[in-house]
Amino acid sequence: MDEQARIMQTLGGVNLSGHPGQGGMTLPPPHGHDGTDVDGRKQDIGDILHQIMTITDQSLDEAQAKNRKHGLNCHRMKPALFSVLCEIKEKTGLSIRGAQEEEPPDPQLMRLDNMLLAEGVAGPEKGGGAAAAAAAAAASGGAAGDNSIEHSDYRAKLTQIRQIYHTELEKYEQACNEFTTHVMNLLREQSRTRPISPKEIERMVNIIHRKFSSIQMQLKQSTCEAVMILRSRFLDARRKRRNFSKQATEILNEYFYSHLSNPYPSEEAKEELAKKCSITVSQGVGTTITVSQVSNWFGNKRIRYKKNIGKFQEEANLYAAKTAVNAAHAVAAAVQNSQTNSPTTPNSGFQMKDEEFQLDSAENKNTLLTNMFTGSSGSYSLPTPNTGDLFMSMQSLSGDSYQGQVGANVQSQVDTLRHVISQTAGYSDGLGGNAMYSPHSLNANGGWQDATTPSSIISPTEGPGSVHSDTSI
DNA sequence: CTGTATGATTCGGT
DNA sequence: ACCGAATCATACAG
Repeated sequence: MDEQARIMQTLGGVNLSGHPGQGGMTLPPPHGHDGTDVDGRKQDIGDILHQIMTITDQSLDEAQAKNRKHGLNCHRMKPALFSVLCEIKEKTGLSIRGAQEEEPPDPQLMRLDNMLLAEGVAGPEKGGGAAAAAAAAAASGGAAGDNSIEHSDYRAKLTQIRQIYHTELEKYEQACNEFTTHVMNLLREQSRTRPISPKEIERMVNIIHRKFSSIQMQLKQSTCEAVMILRSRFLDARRKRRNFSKQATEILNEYFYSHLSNPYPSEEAKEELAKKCSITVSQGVGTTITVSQVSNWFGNKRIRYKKNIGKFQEEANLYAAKTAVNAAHAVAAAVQNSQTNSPTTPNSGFQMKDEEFQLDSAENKNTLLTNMFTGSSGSYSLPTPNTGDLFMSMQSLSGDSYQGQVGANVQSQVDTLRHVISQTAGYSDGLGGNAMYSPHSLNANGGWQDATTPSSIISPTEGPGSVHSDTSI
């Protein structure tokens, strides 16, 4: 650990020398005793000092294992050296004691702590991990869950930060404790060979703690930064708009135009749409789409569609055709599955191909516009026999026991299909003009009719013959 | 750079 | 709480 080495250095600097500013141990020359053995004694003192110095560089175990400690303690010069060291220490001790260590609580640290506490990063553990997000979601209630769902990503990331923060903090604390005990042991051991008072050990521990707390502060600071970045990113994302992916828009449009009579998706439908959009997104590039975004989209779509239906006519035709094709495919599949002996589905003259339904709106726009609101306010004029057959089969399919196989999907798309079919019929046999894809569901007030069952034409209660346009609802 | 499209937000109404 | 309407702010195409 790099930091540990640095702390070690600090320790050596402060403690061993007694002169904080002075890196090594510099002893004044021993009091002069002239004589020939002076050199020899000098040599001894040098030796013992060297041993003391080097022993600090060794781990406790190592020193013990080598049994140097014993040798050191039993050295004949030891008591003398000890007293010398005590003397030196006494001289320098005042200056050490003079250095007050009263540290006022760092205002910046307090600020960081407060912020972490406010963000819920440093606070009491709320069950931890994903449970915290779940608990938060549950706390906000099922109805208001939208908000928490919207911010679940944020919460998840915050939880991640929190976890990292806590593990790091724990690691630091553990390292700090380990190191403190180690140093204390070392000092206690050394106090036998050189004068170290308990107070000094205490001070040393304080120094270590200060060092580690500065590391902790760094950790807190970077955690705060991470939270800030996360926050700003999420808040910015609210305003900074990103267009939905093409597939997502397609999915939403499909739903919108296939439920044009009542384009108010339920909560479940919204969830499903959001999921669907996000699934397609996950396969390519884009952003995930939340339920509230789906709500936004439908809100915008409704208002904008209503405001300028003409502008959306082309789009409506396109998607109506698309859903019609889908529905037809579904029906065809269902028919193939379940109606092996019935008259074949009327493919003749009604080929389910996309191109068949691509209306050149530039050419037809006038017609479309003039037909707007005017088209077929009365009963639905029966389409060509073939398409009629299709309807018959569809009705029977969705009306009776086959419903489960065909699925609600088809049912919901039948009204769209009907429009398109009538449209094609209009263009193909010249009857056109009475059944264009028109804003049939908009009432005089400009609002959508309260059509609870837009697909009432396939209601099981109605006979197959009672086909009527939902424009007459 | 400008106009349009579009997702998000706000506000009042129910 | 949800909707419509207005509005904001950005993305994007020309």
